[in-house]
Amino acid sequence: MSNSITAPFTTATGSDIRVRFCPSPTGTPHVGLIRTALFNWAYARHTGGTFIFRIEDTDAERDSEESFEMILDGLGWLGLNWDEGVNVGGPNEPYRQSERTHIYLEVIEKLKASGHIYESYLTAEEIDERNKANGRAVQLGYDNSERNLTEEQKAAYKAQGRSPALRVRVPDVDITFTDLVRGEITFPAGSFPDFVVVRPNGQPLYTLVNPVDDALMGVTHVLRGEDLLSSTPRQIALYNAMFEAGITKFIPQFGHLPFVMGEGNKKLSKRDPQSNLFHHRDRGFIPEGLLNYLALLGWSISADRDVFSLAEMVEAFDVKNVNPNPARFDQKKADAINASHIRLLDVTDFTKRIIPYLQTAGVLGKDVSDREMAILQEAAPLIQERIVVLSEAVGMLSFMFVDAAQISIDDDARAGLPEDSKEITLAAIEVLHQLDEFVTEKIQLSLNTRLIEQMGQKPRNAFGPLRTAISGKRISPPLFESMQIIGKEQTLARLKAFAESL
RNA sequence: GGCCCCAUCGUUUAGAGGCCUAGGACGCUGCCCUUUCACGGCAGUAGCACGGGUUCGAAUCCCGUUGGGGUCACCA
Repeated sequence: MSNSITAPFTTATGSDIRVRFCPSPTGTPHVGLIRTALFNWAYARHTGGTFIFRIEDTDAERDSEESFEMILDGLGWLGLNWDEGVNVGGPNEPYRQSERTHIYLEVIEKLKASGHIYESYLTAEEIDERNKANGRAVQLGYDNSERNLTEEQKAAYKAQGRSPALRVRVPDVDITFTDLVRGEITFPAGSFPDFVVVRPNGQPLYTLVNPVDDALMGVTHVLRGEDLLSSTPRQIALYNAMFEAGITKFIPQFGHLPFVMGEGNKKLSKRDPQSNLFHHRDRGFIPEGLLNYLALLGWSISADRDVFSLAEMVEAFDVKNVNPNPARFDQKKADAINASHIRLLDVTDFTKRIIPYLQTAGVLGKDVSDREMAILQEAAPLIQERIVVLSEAVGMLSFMFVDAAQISIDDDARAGLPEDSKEITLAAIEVLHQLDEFVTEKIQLSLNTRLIEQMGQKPRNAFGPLRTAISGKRISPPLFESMQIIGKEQTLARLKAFAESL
């Protein structure tokens, strides 16, 4: 065992590149986590490499099956597919760490045999006491004092009924690596002590299991959050140990992605609704929009464009172009990007996508009738250019699916109407009543003639009351089109009811 | 505190020594279009944290300062 880093970093390029996404299933998927998944996915697709999906569920306390299902749900919704891993299999099964214990045990034995990990009996309290007694700063942590325990000393501890944790023997050298997004980074020798990789009860920890799986699965490029930057030299030390023990052939390249920040200067916390992937889906973000916005957090496709498709991202994406600055999640900008993507949708596709939102809101039932479908097809194009998130379709369209008697007038729709609203409404009823062909152009023509030309009303005053009567909303799809869609009978019924309420 | 990372308009991002009198987008403001709200179009607003170097020339390279963040667990 040499006291230096002897393992080489991989030089894999192109289709030899293997990246992975390895979340721990704790809680709801976070947008920062999804951004990491996206960058890994895009890099694999760009290079023609392999995208591996592994689950790190070694913490029985915090992991849950429900959370695991949510991650699957999220990735499926977004269309981020993987080549190897959970549910699809591959040459390195299983892909859930909870099922890989036997593998870790083997690796641990090899590392023990090669002398790269050693038994450590001291408890946290004892370590603190040692430091105090030796005039060493407590913050420095473990002092590597058990590196050369004799068999007698070990036996003595065991006689006391103690079981050892296992620590990695860290080489006493500077550890340098070239971060794909930050450039060369060096951690001076002695920056951290020998660290625990296996608990006294034999349970391997993340510090072991994550690099071991990456090594065994042949991962060449580790793209992950900036919070793991400080643990990279530790992992390199472990890779080196595995290399010397003949377990792996290389150290992967590392790229640390910037944080996704929330308000203030804090990481977007799990408590913040904006961090929740499903919060955005529920509001009506479409995958295209959310992925596009997330990509913008730390990356850009070109100097003068920020709306692009996933395919265009794949074509252009390279980790080397990721910006190291932390990025703030800006809801307004995210909304704007999503709105752009909604407008890009094919109308039929758009129509299909708003249906679930209308169903969830109770505007439509589980089965959509032919009549309802016909209304949707006419109405969808009218709102596609005026909503930002899909859920807004509910407020825009609900009035089309109810009877005149069920229309309720919003307060803000009532406010600001002209004094002579009743007169205007009655005049509209009169002229619309005479209309045989109840279509947009005719409706507009007769209303214009009567209200604007003959009564001398301003368009704003003339149509405000009618909009309110028809939709009950201050904001609605275009008025004349809406009248055509709900039909003459409904239009007149609503206008009459409204006139009577004045 | 040790170690590490980061630093361009309010936000995000372009910028890898002269193309920068610093570009785009979101936001905000004004105007146009207009039956509301949007969409679209036009115009405007606003930035290289600070101080030293290096260089004929620095937003770009180096050093320092300041500020922010991360990490130092028998969590992941």
